[in-house]
Amino acid sequence: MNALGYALLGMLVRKPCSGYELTQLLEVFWQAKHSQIYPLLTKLEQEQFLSYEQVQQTGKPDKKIYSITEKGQALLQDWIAQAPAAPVIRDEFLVKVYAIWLTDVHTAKKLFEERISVYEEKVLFRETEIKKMKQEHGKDIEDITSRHFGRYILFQRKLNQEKDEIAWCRWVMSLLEKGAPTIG
Amino acid sequence: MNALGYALLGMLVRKPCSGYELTQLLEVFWQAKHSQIYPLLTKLEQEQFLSYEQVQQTGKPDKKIYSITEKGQALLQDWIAQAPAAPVIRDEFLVKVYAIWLTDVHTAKKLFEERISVYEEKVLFRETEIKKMKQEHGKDIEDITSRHFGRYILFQRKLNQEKDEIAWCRWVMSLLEKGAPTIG
DNA sequence: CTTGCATATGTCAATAATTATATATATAAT
DNA sequence: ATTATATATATAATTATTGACATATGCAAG
Repeated sequence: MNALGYALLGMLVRKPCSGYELTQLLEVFWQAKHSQIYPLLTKLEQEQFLSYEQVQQTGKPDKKIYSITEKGQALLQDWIAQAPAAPVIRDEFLVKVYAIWLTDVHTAKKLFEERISVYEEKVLFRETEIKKMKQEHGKDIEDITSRHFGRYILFQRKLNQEKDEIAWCRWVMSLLEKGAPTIG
Repeated sequence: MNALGYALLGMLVRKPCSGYELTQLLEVFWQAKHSQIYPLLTKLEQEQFLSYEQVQQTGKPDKKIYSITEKGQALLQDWIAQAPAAPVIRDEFLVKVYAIWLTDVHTAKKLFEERISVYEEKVLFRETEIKKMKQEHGKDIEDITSRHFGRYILFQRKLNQEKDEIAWCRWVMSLLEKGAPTIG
């Protein structure tokens, strides 16, 4: 089993979901396209880590709601206790930053301004999500036995990181301005 | 061309390197195994974005020192000015955290303690590297026209992130302790 | 009316990335 | 002697991931 498989199990142990919903919820801590998720759900169901129920809908296409099985939960629990593999981060922006000295100050500034703007939107989005969680579940989310705990602390982490990214970008911008002061 | 290709160009525009050296230097902002790097270097050389020189060594195996060509540098410069793709982050630890509520407080604490310990080592390593850069290049590294600038600001970013990861882990640990106080 | 968007699931080809295997030199440790 | 580690490059097999294609429902906007 690969990490994506465990990610799916981890989402489904919290609550039953459709593949479509999983694809969206996954965004916080793993990235995968539906073309990877749907076949994996089928495989996981065949291996009896998951089961599903066909749900008819009106106004929308039908969907499959997947649930974790006891076998699936046992597998997940064993995996959690094992030491995790090293994280993989692949960010094109950082590759560009590495060679930023090749470009002019204008291009550099534009790159960082755009980054700030993207992350400012992320911060707003994340803050709304956290607010919603607090409203829905109250202090429950800060309790380790709550099924919202993991999601909550990951959202807080994301929010921190996104704020820090903005702060770092601003720091770099100040260095850029020092080097080539803009003509007022 | 893929992002890894540009990452290699970005390293080589700073200074000529062997494939072996590139594999190690890449760690800050991209992850790739040598089995991916060597064939890509060959391909980049065939397309005349790179050139190489065979260097004999005593006490060590011979090596190929790659340099970027003008064609390669032009390609890289064009690419930098374009909007970067969204980052991809895949961290098994986060997958485990998401489902942490399934485990007992002991397992949870162990997971976070281990994370803290790993990141504390990273912070020490990163601080040493930054110190070295400052000693070697002085104030030069804070100037955007310096070839060390990109590398320097990325190291600072990494250091910030690693410190924040530790802070976040400690925050989670405090929540874990609140939920289930240890018997003194 | 028709274009676009959100919901919903699926497959297939192509590319990217990892794991395993292979080879070779030299030093340090056991 | 032998084992481990660091330097150095390379390829083959496998797995992971993306991008493109495909289909279908229903709503809202123009």
